[in-house]
Amino acid sequence: MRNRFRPQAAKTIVHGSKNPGQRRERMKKVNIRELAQVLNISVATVSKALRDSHEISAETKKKVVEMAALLNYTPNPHASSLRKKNSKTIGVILPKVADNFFSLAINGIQSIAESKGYHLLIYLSHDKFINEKLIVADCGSGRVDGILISISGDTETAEHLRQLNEENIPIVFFDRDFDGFDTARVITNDRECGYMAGKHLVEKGMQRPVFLSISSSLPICKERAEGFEQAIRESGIVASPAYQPVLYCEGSDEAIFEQIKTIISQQDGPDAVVASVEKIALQVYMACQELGIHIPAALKVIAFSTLETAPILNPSLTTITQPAFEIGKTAAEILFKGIEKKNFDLKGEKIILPSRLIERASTQ
Amino acid sequence: MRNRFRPQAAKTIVHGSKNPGQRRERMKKVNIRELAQVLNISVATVSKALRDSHEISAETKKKVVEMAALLNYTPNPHASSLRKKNSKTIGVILPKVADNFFSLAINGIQSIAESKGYHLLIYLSHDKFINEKLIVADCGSGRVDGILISISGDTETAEHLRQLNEENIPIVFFDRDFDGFDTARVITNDRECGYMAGKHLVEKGMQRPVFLSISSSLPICKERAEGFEQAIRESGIVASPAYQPVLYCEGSDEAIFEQIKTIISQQDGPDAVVASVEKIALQVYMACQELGIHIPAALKVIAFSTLETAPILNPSLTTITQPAFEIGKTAAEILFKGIEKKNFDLKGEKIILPSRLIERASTQ
DNA sequence: CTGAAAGCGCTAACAT
DNA sequence: ATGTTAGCGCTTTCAG
Repeated sequence: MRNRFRPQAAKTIVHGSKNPGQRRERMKKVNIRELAQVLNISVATVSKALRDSHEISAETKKKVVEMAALLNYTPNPHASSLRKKNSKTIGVILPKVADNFFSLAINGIQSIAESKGYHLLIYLSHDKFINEKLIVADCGSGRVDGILISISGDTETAEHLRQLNEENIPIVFFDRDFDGFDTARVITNDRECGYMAGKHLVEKGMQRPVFLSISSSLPICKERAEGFEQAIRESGIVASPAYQPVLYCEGSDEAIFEQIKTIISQQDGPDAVVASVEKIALQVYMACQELGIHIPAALKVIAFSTLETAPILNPSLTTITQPAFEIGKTAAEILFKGIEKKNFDLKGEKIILPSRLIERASTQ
Repeated sequence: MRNRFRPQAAKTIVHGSKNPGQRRERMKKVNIRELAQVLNISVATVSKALRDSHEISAETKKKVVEMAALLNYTPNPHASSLRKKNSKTIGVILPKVADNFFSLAINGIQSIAESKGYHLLIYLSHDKFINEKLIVADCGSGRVDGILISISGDTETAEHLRQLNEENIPIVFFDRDFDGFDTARVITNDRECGYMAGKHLVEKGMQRPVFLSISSSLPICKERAEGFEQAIRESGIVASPAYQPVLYCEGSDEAIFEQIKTIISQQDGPDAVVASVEKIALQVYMACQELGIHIPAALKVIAFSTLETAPILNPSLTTITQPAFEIGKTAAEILFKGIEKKNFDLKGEKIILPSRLIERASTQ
């Protein structure tokens, strides 16, 4: 293992150095008592002065703040959290971070959190309920003041969330919500967009357009698929008996890739596909490249995606683009309402930020 | 504002509901004392039992664990952190999250953190030193047990990091390091790759290849640029007086885009460019598309990038691809050595994980 | 306006 | 093997 690396600087040898025993003992960080001692005032006064309490004289405040800066004092967040019963932290639970949508959403969330002086604890469920459950449990007991979650693909119960609700920790869904749990959700108009995608392909004269879904339980996929199916039904396409408007690709990335190749290369296969998520779109492109299937001549492609590179793909990709940043931002804003206003009720809040279809060469 | 939204479910009204005063008071989470009380044993025993201490009988342990599960007890992390003086949390400071490199790096970091039972606090500096400084200060006083940082583009001092070092919080650089601060760093072979890029273009017969840098101070850019220049020098290209092998694009995204357009469209402009970072590559493609410059016929392009879509771009993009996941993973592994082994010295640790040049159509 | 003191929930040293 | 107790560093009544 080690020989993969090429250390370029010799490792400094410190064992047996001059000052044994003082290395690595976490250096005594100055605490509020010491700060008070130096100033010859009480800790209570210091504490209040630092929090800019009105019951402290301007003069004292100044002295305290200056000395704090001088001694590089910063309050211990754990002590403070323990006492105040809040953490100034929110938990963000995502299926993955490698999807551009989630990167953008994190930016939106971060922009709000930063302005509120909150910290962001990020968790990845890797799209597995089993992980999500552990993570949610970890967020309990005051570790976070609120949770923003995009549910995993195979979550089928909300018991874990209910648990947290017991503790009165506000939860907001963003993008991927869960029907069986009533709390605020910030999502996009998935059904409508599925319909738009279907309509767009029908208008292009497609006869066997197929929606490639990754989950039959995930609301975003279900909604998109249903909207799509409705468009197909309304179109009056005379279906051959073998034609299925919605197909499922499940399993590992490799498995999905194989399924896609099978689907698009078969006799009487689709003449157009809708990728339900970004990953599927890339795999369709890769598959077409590998199999020599021409987009859009032999296969038209639309993808639900926020891919920045959509306009410069070969060919450029028609997308239904979610307002990812805004979704993250809005979800965070609502969460903070729930955190700050003790009597703000998140139940029933449902905000829908619309996505847009951007036509490019892949459906020309 | 509100009318952009379409609430689909009526908002449940709870004001003045049956049980006033108990709503939204954070419900009394059961704590260790209550758990002990219920079991008729001491808190010390409960604490030890839950931590699987050897000085507790198997029988007692079982009882405790079962009751804890039943009452849904989870220890308060702040109390525990305060007492134990650790947080089981590491801070990750990134310039941004929208670059694919950092998404992948986070995955690598997360994979290690998860296996160690650590939490991940993520901070975005937006590539500004002023933010970075605040963030680093925030990480002090025990909020995190260690820091993974990819330095911002305009950081020119390490005072803020030194401050943390006083507290003996281990710090590991990944990808973007800072020369003036001695700690572990996990980077890639930037100079060598710059050289490879230059060599590759020279071999293709290019006469005026240009390296597009985004910073003259950021080590990764400097190294890449220097390697590139060396390749050009060695190539024996007879430079016209106007030819500059390294050009800088700085400012906002829009400003950079304009600069790029100017550079590639000018008389005797470059016949090839190397994009120092992912963002520049996309902008070069966009610019070429807009200006009708053909890649690779009129302009060859190489990019330092981990873009997944590189193979399906138009044309497919020759990249120098960093092992982003491994860099994150390795950095986290080293950090944990620093956290766990009190006498492990991070100074002088320097691990270089090589990138690879992958030739595609943009330099054909 | 300032200070003394209680205690948030937990862990660990020190009994028993 | 189990229990008692003293804090970790801070905030917050409550008194002065």
